Amino acid sequence: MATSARKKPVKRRRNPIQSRGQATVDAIVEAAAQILARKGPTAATTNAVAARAGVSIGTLYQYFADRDALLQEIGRRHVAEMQAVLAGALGGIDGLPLPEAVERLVAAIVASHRVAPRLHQALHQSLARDHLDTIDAFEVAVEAMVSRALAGRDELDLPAPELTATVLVRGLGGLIRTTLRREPERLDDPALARAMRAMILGTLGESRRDA
Amino acid sequence: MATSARKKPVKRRRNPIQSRGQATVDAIVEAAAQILARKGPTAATTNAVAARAGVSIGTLYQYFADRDALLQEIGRRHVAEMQAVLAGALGGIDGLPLPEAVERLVAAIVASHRVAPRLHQALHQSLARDHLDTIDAFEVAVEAMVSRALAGRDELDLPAPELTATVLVRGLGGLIRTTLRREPERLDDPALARAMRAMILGTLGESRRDA
DNA sequence: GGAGAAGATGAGCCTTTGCTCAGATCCTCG
DNA sequence: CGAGGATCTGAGCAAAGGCTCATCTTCTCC
Repeated sequence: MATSARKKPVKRRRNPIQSRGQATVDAIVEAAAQILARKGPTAATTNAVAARAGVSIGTLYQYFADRDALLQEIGRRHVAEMQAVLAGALGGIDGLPLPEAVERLVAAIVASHRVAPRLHQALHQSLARDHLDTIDAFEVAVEAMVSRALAGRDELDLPAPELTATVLVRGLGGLIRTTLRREPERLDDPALARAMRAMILGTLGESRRDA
Repeated sequence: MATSARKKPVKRRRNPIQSRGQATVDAIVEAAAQILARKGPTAATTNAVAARAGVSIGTLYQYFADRDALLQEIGRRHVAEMQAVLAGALGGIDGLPLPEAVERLVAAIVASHRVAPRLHQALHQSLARDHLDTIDAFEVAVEAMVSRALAGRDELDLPAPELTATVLVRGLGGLIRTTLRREPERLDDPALARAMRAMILGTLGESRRDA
């Protein structure tokens, strides 16, 4: 109960006007992301971030109302990056025959998770329950996208494309996240990619109306 | 790099001898688990835990070397509980025909995650990277178990049962964890269970040697 | 009964960390 | 040039939280 997402309207104290300010903000976010990725959430203290960014702690608080706002900004940027990679790799997939489309999808989803694996993990850890909104929104969008793509293929004849999309997206996401944490190198294993394709194709086949 | 798991040998300061001590330890662990589940990792301070357990902070440190040791103990107990539920629900599954076996598996895996969903989430968040060993060990065990079960069914004719098991277990786990966080009530949805069965059966079919 | 171990207490030390503020410095533009 | 806004500085405040230790109470067992 009470998962009421009280909106925290970005809480930026001052928006950079001069290019100098923009550069500073970028440096801060970059530094924070690095620390987060390399040493985990607890190491990403505001003082440490400021130090690594090469600015004073005061400067950091000139642009971010509090530590949380900084973390949220990192989340936002990371999601945007993943989204870009996904969108790029998925362009024109609708026209492709199913097997190729699936192959592309797998490649795309893997690629999107490879953008910044450690950071990805760290964000899932450090973003408090109330602040996973950004990530959640992204996942919802991906599910919707896949759902639409599935519904568009009459050949599949799915009785509930949304449900199938949900299962596939969350399942694949979880699989990749777990693998990333435990055996990161394995993400490059062609056998794993093959298995993922089998999972998708099999799920689609078994979910057909007549199955 | 340096994911070297430095072993922290349980670091219990004193093992309870008298039953009074055992009760105290239980109360502490119980209190900590509750706070963790209800208010998240940050709320589970040692002082708060001691207060809720109805013991003094000194008593807590009589049994646990540090906060981390306490968290690890909670993880250990939680995993044991999940394992018990899983094992119980999966007994004699080998003899069953495939569809029923899959149905049982889905039910079992869902049930095991329903043991203490909030705590489950909190543990995944709060256990530092170096201390996920307990959870990881459990997941590895489950994968091995499923792998064995799959290999035992000649009908399936899987070229790589371990790989299929890995994909299935991690995929299902991720799916359930995500759903648990975003739409917990949906775990009871029969449609979701059906979709999960479709995913499993489909993946198995598509992974067959001749597929 | 009583010695000694087990168990319990809680004030408070000490470190960490988020964050403020009073001012210095840099830029832009008329 | 110089006024005024933008930017930056960093010592240090205040709160939070992990943890210690000197001391007291309860239990066990001969």
